[in-house]
Amino acid sequence: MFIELDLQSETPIYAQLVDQIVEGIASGELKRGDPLPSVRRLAEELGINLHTVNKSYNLLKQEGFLQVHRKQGVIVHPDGMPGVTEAFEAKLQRQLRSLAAEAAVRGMTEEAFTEESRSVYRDTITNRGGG
Amino acid sequence: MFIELDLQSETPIYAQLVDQIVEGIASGELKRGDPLPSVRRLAEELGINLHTVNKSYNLLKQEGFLQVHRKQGVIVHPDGMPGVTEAFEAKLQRQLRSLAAEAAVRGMTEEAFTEESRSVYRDTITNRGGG
DNA sequence: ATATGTGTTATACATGTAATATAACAGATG
DNA sequence: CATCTGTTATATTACATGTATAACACATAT
Repeated sequence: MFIELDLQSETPIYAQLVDQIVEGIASGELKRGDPLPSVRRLAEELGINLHTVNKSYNLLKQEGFLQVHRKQGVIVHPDGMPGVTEAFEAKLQRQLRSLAAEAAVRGMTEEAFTEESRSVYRDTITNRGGG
Repeated sequence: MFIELDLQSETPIYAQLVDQIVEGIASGELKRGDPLPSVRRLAEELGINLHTVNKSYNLLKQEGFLQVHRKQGVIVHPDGMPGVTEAFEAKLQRQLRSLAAEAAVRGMTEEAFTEESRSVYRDTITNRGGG
């Protein structure tokens, strides 16, 4: 897998895992219906506990990004991703507001902030490594 | 004060406080040298504990946003705000990446994401209420 | 001097989250 | 039957959050 954890980070492991799986879908590295490792295998691979992986998988399942097949195990949701919900819009605005405020206070211009957002978006959907 | 806390939120109170003070500076509601309420007064005003306010003030002091005068109490730093440090750049990119990935997966276009960033930035530096 | 108001520090306590460790269960697969 | 799925339950450790109480050093005003 492409996942790299920072065990020193203040960001919880399960949250890092959620982020990187979503980023994997965004970059095209993970496509509809693609299988993910079992909770036990991924946990061992990453050197973390089964329950931590399970927590991440469950969050992603609740959000509609993943699906659990009794047969195929955990897979990327084959019927497409959920759209821009109100909950996501609210979260997006809340976090952007916090970042924009600090950026503005530190002297970052509107253009710089906007272009950084654009740049990061582009990097995100760009395929990484070899798919 | 202009501060409104959401005690039900999963965002820690001290973090909400930090955010809103930074937003107050960004919007121009708080200017260089402006005094802030004492930890005890603000705590009582908001119905929270002294130490929670103190934690927020300390974080803002360490970042260089606030200054503590033995005489004037806590004030907005009079010598200007800190610039775009490497640490802030890293934090900005890390959080933007997470948001951009989820936005992209949910079908939000680069333009939509970029314009939302620009819009939030503008709202942030726009004066609120009556300064 | 006394009282009051600063920020600061120390200690203690309660609560919730994060992460780990074992263990067991139901269903599917070989 | 053994093995591999996700899932659930329980227990434990560690840390973050928030509150509570108290005290300290310094400054101000009466």
